[in-house]
Amino acid sequence: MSAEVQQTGPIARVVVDVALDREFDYIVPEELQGQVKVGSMVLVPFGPRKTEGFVLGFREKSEFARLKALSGLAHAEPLLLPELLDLARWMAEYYCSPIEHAVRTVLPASVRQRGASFRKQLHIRPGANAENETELKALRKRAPKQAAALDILMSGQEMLVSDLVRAAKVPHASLRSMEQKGLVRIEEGTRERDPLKGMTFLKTEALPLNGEQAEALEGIQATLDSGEHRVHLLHGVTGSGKTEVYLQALQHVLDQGKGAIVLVPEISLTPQTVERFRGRFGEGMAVLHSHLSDGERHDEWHRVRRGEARIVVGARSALFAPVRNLGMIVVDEEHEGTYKQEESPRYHARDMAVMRGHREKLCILLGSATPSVETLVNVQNGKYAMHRLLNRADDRQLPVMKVVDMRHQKHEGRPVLFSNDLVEGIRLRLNRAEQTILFLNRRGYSNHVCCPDCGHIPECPDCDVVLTYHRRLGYLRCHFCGHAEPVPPECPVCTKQDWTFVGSGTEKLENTLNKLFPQAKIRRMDSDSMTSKLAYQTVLGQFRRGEIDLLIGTQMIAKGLHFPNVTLVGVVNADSTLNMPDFRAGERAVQLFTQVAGRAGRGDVAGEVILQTYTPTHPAVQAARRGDFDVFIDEEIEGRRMLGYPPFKRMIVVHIRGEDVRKVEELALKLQRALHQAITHPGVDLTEAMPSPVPRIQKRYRYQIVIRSSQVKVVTRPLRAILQHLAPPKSLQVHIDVDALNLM
DNA sequence: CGGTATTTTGGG
DNA sequence: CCAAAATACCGA
Repeated sequence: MSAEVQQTGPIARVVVDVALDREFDYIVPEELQGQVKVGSMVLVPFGPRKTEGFVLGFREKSEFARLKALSGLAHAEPLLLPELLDLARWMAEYYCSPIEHAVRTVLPASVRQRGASFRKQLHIRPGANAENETELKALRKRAPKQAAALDILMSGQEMLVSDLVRAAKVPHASLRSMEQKGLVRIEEGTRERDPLKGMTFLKTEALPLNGEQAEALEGIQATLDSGEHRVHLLHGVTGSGKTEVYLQALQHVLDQGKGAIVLVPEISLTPQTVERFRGRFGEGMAVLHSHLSDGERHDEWHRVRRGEARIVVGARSALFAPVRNLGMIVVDEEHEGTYKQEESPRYHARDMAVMRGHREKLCILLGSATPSVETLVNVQNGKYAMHRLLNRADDRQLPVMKVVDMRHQKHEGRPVLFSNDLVEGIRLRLNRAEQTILFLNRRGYSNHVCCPDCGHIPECPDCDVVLTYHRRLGYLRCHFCGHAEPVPPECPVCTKQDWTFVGSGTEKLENTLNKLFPQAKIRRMDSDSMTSKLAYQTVLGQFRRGEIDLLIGTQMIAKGLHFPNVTLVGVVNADSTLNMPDFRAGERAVQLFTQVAGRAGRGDVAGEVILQTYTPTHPAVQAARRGDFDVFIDEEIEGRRMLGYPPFKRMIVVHIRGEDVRKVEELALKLQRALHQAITHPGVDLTEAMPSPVPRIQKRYRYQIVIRSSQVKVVTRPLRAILQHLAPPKSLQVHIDVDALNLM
């Protein structure tokens, strides 16, 4: 905190919600003296109106002459914890983001804006006639869409009208006509704010730990008892019982009278995960994630602030939960890329967890079956303590991985996507009534279409990418901006009326499988077919109940799902992951293949993984096949050390974007020259400004400058100064991505 | 954010 | 050239 700010005083420094990048001074009126504290939410006169603000500190006098007084206190207790305000300041500095964005990140809008939590939302639930047979029959005949909507509603009791419109693709007006018939009831909702409402939780007791688990827990408890900051990595194979160690460590924190935060990737914040924690901690636990309504988030946040919930489970932003007397932060699946925020401030929640832990003297517990290179380097350095869990707690056998060399496949009429092993593997599972999961890293039907005569490939008018063919829609679609157009009847260049369909996506895979196995029940899961959270949960439910034999999907299904009856997992095209133009491609591939392998098998039946590739000798493929993640990562670490890649050097990417190519290029070059001149520090490696891998998205041209440096500060300090000096116009945007994960 | 002042743009 | 539209500035 800056030096001139005091804990109390006659004049308050206030950050106003509508202009978070500046601070304003207000006189603290007599009647509020002593009640207004650092972090208090206050009401202030601002221009012609009144608005909310937060007190950042106090001072004796202000350089501003015509001060106004605070007009009120919105909450008796300060909402913005001082340690979180400090963390926000640190984050803004490190990630080069305006303090405005950092404050928004540590305080959700539903808490910042009074009233936001009371915004009215329309709720819909089954009405009096919802089970009236004659009405239902009539509805099925005349209005199948409405009947489908009712089915969805009946399976979940109550939901938001907007969610149902999205899930069932019915117009709002249809729901109103259903209301007329008494099939549904629609009302303005004020309740329905407990995100775990309607779920029952069986209280679970601590399970006995095996030797490895007990040893890990002892180490963690030693840190907790010491009250020192220490980072522990729990490196355990799938099914080795990491969660049980988390749970018992969390119990220890509670026994100390402290609270804790558990971060999980958004995708694994499924009811099953939440249930596991709720079962142990009951009402004393809060859930925070992006699918909560404003009201729910507001309620959960205040439950935490008041100390009613001492354990918080949530995605990325839950790191900033106002837990009192915090003792520990758990980051599950710490290697997950979803912990990096892609908007300003572009923070990494795992790294920020370690930073919060450092500042508040916390025990930090990172968990993963496939830890990131960054974390393992810290283990090698002796900065982090590592505990390995090599035995599976559930007694399952490790799956067998078979690498199929697609170069030597004779297809004998089989579709090119499938090796004989994969087809036979699926057939075997179908015969045995077991389930199969297939991964393909590409959506749509064909990657693109191509004119066989002139070679023309239709591209997106707004982005520099080819359009992907989606057969069900009969459209060409852009995967970057969503632009869609029908397939032109003839080639716009040479007028030939014949397209070649190149490459294969999940849609084609589904189609082909339906032909190969007409009797099998096959479902596809990707962002095209899963437009709502509900659809996602419906398919998962069907899969769990065994109503689906074969599940096809993109990365979406690689994470965290565990179904005991799945005995075969197929990676249809491993090369699409291996050949990403990114220095982390190898690391990501090994992580993905290892995680995928963990999906297969159960106690009595060993799982099988079939990995199809054109580059069977690739080290990542070999590592996954032999199951020696460690050797691969050790080599990867050495490679990065030699070549000066993260984490040995930090990577900072400056993105320059705008609609006018020439101006974008001009600014990029100016920035590059200025940076080159300003950075005198040795060991900083600056690339030339160049067009990004995808040079144009949504009409905006993109340039980037990639900087590698042993220290972030020696780059971001001059960079800030340069940007302030150059003051680029609004038509050009400059984004700074510190510790970038995504180089696009 | 929401009001007002200032600059940019593009059509004739 | 002008007026509408986009952008910049201000608030204590």
